[in-house]
Amino acid sequence: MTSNVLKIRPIVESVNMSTRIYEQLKAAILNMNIYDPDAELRLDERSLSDQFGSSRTPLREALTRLDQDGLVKILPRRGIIIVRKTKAEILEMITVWAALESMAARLACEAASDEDLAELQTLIDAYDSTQVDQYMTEYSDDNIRFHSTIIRLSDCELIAQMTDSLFMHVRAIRRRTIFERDRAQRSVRDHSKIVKALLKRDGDLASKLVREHTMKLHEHVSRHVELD
Amino acid sequence: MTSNVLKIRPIVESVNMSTRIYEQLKAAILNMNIYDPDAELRLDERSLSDQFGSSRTPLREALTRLDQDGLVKILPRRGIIIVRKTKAEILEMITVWAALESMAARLACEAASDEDLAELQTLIDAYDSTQVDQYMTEYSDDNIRFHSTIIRLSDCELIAQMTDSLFMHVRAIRRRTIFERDRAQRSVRDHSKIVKALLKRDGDLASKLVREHTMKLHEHVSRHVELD
DNA sequence: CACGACATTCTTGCATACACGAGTTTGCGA
DNA sequence: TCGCAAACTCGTGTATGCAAGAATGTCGTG
Repeated sequence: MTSNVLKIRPIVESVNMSTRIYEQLKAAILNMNIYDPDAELRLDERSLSDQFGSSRTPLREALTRLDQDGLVKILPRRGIIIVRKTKAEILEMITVWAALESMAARLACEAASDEDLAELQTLIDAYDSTQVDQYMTEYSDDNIRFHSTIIRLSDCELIAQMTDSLFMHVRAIRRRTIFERDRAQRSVRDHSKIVKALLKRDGDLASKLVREHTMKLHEHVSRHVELD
Repeated sequence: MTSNVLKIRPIVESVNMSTRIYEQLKAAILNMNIYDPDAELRLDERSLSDQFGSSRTPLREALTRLDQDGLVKILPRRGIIIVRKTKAEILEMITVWAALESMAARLACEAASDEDLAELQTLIDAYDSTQVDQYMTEYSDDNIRFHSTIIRLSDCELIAQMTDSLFMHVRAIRRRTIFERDRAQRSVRDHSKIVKALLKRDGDLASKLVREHTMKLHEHVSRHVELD
């Protein structure tokens, strides 16, 4: 993934108190198991602002942003609660994901260089489909990296942003499901086929394979995951 | 589009001052021609809150939300500006749109009833591809309705939400481009083929046609629209 | 004993005041 | 006259106070 252009990432000083609170709260919510039946989903402005050592104003700004992210819901005059996604919502997110990553694969066929695609290959070379079970933790990471690499290679910033925000909501589920036996094995085989299609520059095939691959997750969640 | 379930829409009184300001501001920004070189893109908190007859607090909340929508950009300690989308960003939006509506068409093949699809047919029956130019204003509306109907028939709320927010950003461009002669004629022909594929329940074909149809807009904007 | 109305309390929504940083202007020195 | 620095101004960021609405608890009545 060498590049001949100088990619400078803007320095996001994040000096803003409200921005820092936003990031902290977001991380905190994402790290918490919100599907635990005993989880406390109610947020109290006053006590939170005390904990952050700030006033309520920047905290409320952070909450407004979290509300738009869909992580919390502000009920006027009633309070703020962390939202649990329903199974139907998760399924819709996976569907949208499939649509986006499938398009990303198509674009990557045009935009990615052979070296880029070779990088993709290295992410699956380490795993043999018959032995992947022994390296689940590593594979789980490389699996995520595989998909985010495809999206990066599509060179479409918007797809990257949108899938990021979807990933945020789905990742709790994803973590759970990947650990089930032959899903990992089939995943490796799927990935291998996808890379081949990309190398052949067959956009139709690559996009089809990616979509079907993601929709397997949809199918799996639909059948085996209980949330509500 | 009759339904046998009682669909109750939650009452969103929107009594909140900040919500009302948000909606007003959003509408105002969308109705303004932000690509006019002389357009004033800077927003002043104080004068805006005066105009709304409120204090700065709810106004700032509205601005935070608009910032997350991507309609304005809050530069810390520097001010708030209405964002102009670059051509590259518009193109990415159209690409994402293509991905989403293409998936919607695929889903609609499964989810939509024959009556639903007949409704879709009525939206294009009124237009003959050779005479559509004479009814451009009506067609422009029905064109939009055609696409939003496909998305509705997919029965995927998230796709609907996401395309709505994309549409918000793209509509200024879309309005411009649809009025060019044979784009409308070809549009009618494309739509007709799409409905046929949907009726045949051919998801692969329908999604392909929808994607290609939308990517024609991409191609068109890419070639003929100048923004920056 | 149960149900309903009223009061109290708690939490959010909005307003206002103050603090701080960036931009601008003015004054001084070279 | 030009350049740099300091002070000032303007506008955003944060804190805090007050008001209003919702939830809860209590008291009275049937």
